[in-house]
Amino acid sequence: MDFKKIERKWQKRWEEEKIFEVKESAKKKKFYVLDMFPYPSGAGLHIGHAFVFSLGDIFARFKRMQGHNVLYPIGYDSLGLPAENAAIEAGTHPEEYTKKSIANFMKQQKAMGWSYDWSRAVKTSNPEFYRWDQWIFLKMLEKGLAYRKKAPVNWCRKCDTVLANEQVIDGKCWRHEDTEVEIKNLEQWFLKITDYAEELLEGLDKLDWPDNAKKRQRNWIGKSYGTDIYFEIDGSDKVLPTYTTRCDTIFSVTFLAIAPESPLVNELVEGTDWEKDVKEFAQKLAKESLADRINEEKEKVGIFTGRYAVNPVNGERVPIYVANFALTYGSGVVMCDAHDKRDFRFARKYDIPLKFVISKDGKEIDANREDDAFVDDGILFNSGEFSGMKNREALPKMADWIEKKKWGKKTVNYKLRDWLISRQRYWGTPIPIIYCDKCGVVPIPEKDLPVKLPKDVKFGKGNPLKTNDKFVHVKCPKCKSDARRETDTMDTFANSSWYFLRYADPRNDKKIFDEKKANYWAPIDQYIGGPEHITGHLIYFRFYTKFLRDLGLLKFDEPALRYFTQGIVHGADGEKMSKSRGNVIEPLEMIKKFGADTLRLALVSFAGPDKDSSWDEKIVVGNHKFLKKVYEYFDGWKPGKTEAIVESKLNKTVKEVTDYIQNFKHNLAAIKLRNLFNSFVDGAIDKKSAETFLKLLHVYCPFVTEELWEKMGNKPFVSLADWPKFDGKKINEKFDKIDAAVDKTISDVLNILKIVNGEKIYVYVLPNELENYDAEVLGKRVGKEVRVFAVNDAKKYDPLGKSAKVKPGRPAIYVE
RNA sequence: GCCAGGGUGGCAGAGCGGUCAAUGCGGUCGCCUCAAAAGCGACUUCUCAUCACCGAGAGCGCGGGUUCGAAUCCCGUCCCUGGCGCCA
Repeated sequence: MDFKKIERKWQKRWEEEKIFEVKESAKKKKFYVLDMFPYPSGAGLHIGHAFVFSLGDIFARFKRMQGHNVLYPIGYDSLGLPAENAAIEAGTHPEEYTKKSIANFMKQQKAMGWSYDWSRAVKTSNPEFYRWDQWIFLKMLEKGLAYRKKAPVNWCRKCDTVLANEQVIDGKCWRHEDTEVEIKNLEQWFLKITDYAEELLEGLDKLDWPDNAKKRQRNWIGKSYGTDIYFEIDGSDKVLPTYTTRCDTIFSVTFLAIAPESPLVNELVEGTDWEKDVKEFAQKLAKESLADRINEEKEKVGIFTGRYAVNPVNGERVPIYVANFALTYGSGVVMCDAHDKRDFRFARKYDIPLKFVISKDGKEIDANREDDAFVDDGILFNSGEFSGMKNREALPKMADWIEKKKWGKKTVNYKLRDWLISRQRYWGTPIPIIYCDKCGVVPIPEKDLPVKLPKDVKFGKGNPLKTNDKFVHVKCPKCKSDARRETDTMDTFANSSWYFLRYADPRNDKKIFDEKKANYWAPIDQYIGGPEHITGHLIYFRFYTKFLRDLGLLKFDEPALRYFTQGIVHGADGEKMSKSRGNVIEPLEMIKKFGADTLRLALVSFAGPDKDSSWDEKIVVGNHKFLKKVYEYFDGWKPGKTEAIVESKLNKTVKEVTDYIQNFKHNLAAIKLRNLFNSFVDGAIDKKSAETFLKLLHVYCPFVTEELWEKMGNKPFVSLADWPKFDGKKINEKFDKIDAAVDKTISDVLNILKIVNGEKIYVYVLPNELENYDAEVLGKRVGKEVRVFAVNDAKKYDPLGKSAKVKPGRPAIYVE
């Protein structure tokens, strides 16, 4: 079998006849299958790509054959840091790099047999694509969802630029191992994803996503119920709002901690004797990296501000400290008590008194005599009217009480932060903003979009966009005076947040997409991607979808109804594949060696596709052998009659395989297909049976099955054939029992042969079971001559009368 | 620390309350062959038994429990993998 020739032939035919291109249709039910689009790197496809996209293709082919109008597009997430870095290192322009990489990707994608609608391909580095990033940004700005704020960012002095978190390794720059990353406060653009926090959380309930993906998103959004409690500053009419989820410990509060970067610090110490010391200390603390401050190993430090606040519930005066463990989360002020480890240890260090209000049994314990915080749940004491209650039961009641007395307010909090989209980098979507001294922040008018990336920039130092004067120095769109253009670009997650909609109408140059088309194809019915995107991309694109819905463009709330997370394919050594380990498997090499069909089948045979697995070339070899046998069998196939036992197995397999594919259990489907094929080999099968098998196998091995389908005298393409249906009436469980009985008989015979020598085997069976035992098959399997008799056969040869031992399903045996 | 997932035969990996622990790889033996490869067939968790067969017992990280019955459910415990991270 010439795999290479077959693969080339069908690649060409699919492409020439455009069989995977689709249009909206009122007759067929649509189905949208999507793999997360790849970042086109110069290295070409890696095995992870080969795996995910094969999963998508299998599903797309499956749904197509089931009669759906399947949209299965592909594109390239071609903006981003790697292209820019490659450009710096290799001296090419990111655009050239990207162009080359995409061409290389396309070639390999076609070689894998993925059934994309190529006419819809998009790439994010195309201005015709990213102009709509800019358009969405302007819409968000209009709705108050895009805003500018000072925010801390990672900064490398040597690179003279901001670093993404991924580029900070152990607090050092990834390119300068000797350079500590600094935290700088810069004006940055944010998108107000927090406005959608509640909806993003609630929406998860309706989605058919893996439970752990949903849990991780819930966790990330981090909804918590708490209470804001107001502490009046002693000697002032000002109030410090503190946020807590544990208002049951309010009677335990003995001090407040305030974040060093909070503007409240200055306010508190202004004009006091403490001013100089506190300000200096706070500044020092604020410079510590966040990583250091939240590191449990590092000591918590702080300084007394000289000021006190009053606990509203009991009127107690408590000192206010500036402390590094207080973060600018919420108001940046924390109430501190003896039931929190950090608070407890901090208090010990600075000799602040402590008091417990919870113990196991409600008996009073003196915190000052204990070694550490009491963090367990228990029974309250010294807590006014709440003493004697279980703390967890008292908590909501205490929140109500505090709110009723107007000492505070119940609140809901989310861990989800607004999305910082500014990147001081070149290869991204330019943020469509102009800064004018007179008019301030001026959005670029929609009609002037896209703001194109200028090609003529210098790489190496800082943001390359700043090196193009023509780009930077522009006239203000409002007052026409000299102004400066925003040189930050957008996080590339902006592009991937709505690309799935562009596939519905990829060449529209008037609108982001035609609403009718988008609402026909979207939402995605089956999305497939890696686990690493759960708390990034998969949240952002839900946010964008909801925003575009609120603009009136979409009629649905969620971008992807069903989601499958594929596992990671590790190297043969079980470790992550990496060049330095030398365990990288190149898909292209595998295709050369074994063919794309084999690779596809092998990739889904390793393990459950949602589990991590280790590469094993032996599995590939095994699958290759199997395919070769399949090819040889069907190459020489002549129509015959399918036996009832095979017919039963065939129908059962159709049922099982259909179910397995629907649920991504390809490893199990592959086993069933092998078993079915093995039952073909000994006998004849009719045309319909042969076709059914090829159809089932086709989603895994599209090339070989197209070839065999044609050889069988069918019109092309099996790609467009109907998915087989099973006939439940033809499935007969009895056959399985017969199989088992025959196996058992063989094992009995061999067992006897271990004990006695013999050349001739006589098997005696009940008359109604006679047809289940084929002397020839038995003979082949035990390697001896076998004769089968019915027990009532008068002419049977049975010198020792063994036939008397026959039982139903259990033949008697005589060896001579 | 918290959350999620997992620990099954030489290896990879199914099974996730009801005979018997899929399947693949590896291994052993046999057939075929001058021989080898390929192919085909049998065996392959462990212990014990058997020169005639419908054998016996144990076993799914460890320890308990629920059940007529557990790899499968519950509790405890140890280890691995991934994610989150002093969010008050």
